[in-house]
Amino acid sequence: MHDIKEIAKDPTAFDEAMRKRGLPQQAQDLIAYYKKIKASISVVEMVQAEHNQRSEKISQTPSDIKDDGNKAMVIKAAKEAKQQITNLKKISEDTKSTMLRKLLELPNVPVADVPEGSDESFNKLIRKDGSPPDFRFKARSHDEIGEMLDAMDFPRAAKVSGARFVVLYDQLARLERALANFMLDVHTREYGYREVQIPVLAEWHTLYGSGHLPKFEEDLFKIGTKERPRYLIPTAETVLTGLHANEILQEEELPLRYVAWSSCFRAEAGAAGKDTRGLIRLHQFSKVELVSYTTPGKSKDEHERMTGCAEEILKRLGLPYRVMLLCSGDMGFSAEKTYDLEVWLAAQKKYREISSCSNCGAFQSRRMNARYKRKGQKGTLFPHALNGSALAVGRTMAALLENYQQSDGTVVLPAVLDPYMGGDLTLLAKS
RNA sequence: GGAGGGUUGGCAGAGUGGUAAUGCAACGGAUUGCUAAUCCGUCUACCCUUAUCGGGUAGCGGGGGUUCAAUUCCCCCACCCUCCGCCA
Repeated sequence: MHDIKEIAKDPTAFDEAMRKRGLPQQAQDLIAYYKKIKASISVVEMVQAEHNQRSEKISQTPSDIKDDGNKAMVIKAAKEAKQQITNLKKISEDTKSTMLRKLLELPNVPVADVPEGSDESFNKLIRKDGSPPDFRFKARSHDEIGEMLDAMDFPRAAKVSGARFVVLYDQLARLERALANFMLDVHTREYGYREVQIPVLAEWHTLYGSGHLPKFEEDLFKIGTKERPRYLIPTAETVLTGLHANEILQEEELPLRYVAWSSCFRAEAGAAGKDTRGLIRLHQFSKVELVSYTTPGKSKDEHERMTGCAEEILKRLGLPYRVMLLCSGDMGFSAEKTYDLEVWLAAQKKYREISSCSNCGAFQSRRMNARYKRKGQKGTLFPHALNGSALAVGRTMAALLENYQQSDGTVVLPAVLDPYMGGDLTLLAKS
C-alpha cells in the first residue's frame, strides 16, 4: 500500500515508477480523490461537532424536569442533524473506499537502481560463485536420479494427492530434514535469526498484509467456510511479516530477524506445462524463510546482509550460483528491490531460481499497520520489512542431486551435511 | 461440539445510557543544598490551522444496530478462563 501523502508530494516520481512497472499514469487521479476525501472529512467532522454540542445541551437538562417545549425542540433539531450526518458519512466513506481500492491494486515502487524492463531478460547479473561441474557423462535430471535411488515417488504421490506432489523415502526423506536443519542452524547460530514454528493456515487479513491478497487469490489454496475463508500459505513470509500487524514496536527492538522452516502451498494457476517433472514446481514444498523488520535507514544494508545469509548456504553446500538483480517487470508486487539467487542445475544446464530476497520497504507495514516508535518522540513510523528464502529445500535437493551425481547414478553429498545425514553421505543407486 | 465467566490505558482496576474514577510503574518538565518529597504533564489515527500555539473528530476486543447521546442496551464474530464431551 502506498502513502497517498507521499504520492501527492511527488506525483511525477510515482507515475514514473508505475510506468517502470508497465502501468498507466494515475497520480493525479489519486490525488483528486484524496482531496475529495479530505474535504468531506472536514464537513462531516464539523457537522458532528455541532451535533455533539446539541447532545451535550440535552444532557445538561435535568431529567427530573418534565420536557418543556424548548427541550423537545432541541431534540427535534438533533434528530434532523443526525440524518444529515448519516448521509454525509456515507458519501465520505464511498469516496474513501474508491481510492483505497485503486491504491490496493498498485504494486510497490521500484527503487532507483532497479533496472527497467518487462521480463527476466532485463535482469542484471550481480555476481557468480563456483563453476558448473564438468561431467564426462550425460548428466541425469534429479527426478531420474531420485527414482534410481528408489527414494523419490511421483506416481504414488499423484495417486494420493494428484499431480505436482512428491513422496520421498529413506535417504531423500532424511535429506529434506537434514537440509532444513543445516539451514536453520546457520541462520540461528551464526546470523542471529530467531527460529519460529508457524501455522501454515492463515487468515485473509494476513495475506492481505503481505500483499498476496486481494490481487493474487488464484495462486492460493483456499479452504474454510465462505464466511471465514482461510488460506494455505504460499510462503512463511506471510505469517512472519504478519506477526507484528497492528503493533507498535520500540525502535530499540529493531532489527527483528525471524527464520522459519515451513511447508508452502501454491496453486500455480497458469503454470501448466512448465517444469512438469521433478521437484522444481510443486503444489507443496518446504522452504526456510528469513524475514527482517528494520528502520527505514537500515533496510538497504539489511537487504544485502540477508542476501548474503542465503548465499552462504549455497557456498557451504558447494553449489554454483549467481545473483541476479530483478528488473522492474520481473519483481513481485510488494517488493521495491529484489535479488534472485539462481543455482546451477547440471541436467538442464541452466541457472534456476532457488531464492528470492526482497526489500519491501514500508509497503507491507503500511498494509498491516505495523509501526514503531522512537524514544522521546511523538508519533509512529513504519518499519521496513524484508524477506528472503534461504533456501527452498526441494530445489536445493534437486541441485545437490544433479551437481553431485556420479556416472552410475550414485550421489556423494558435500561433507558439511555429514552431521545431519548421520555420517552417511553416499546415496547409492539401486542396482 | 456444549454450558458458564471474561476482554477497559504500560500494568492493576472501577464504571447499568449523559461523553472513561482511582492506584502503581515508567518517562518528561517544574521546584529543590544533595537524596527524598511535592506539583504539572503523558496514548493512537485523522481533519482544520500551521512558524508555533491551538481547535476538532474517532478509538473501552472487532464489526453492525437502537438512541439526540452507547464502556453501558441489542445482534454477529474473535480471543482468553473454568467445566463437560471428543481427540493426536
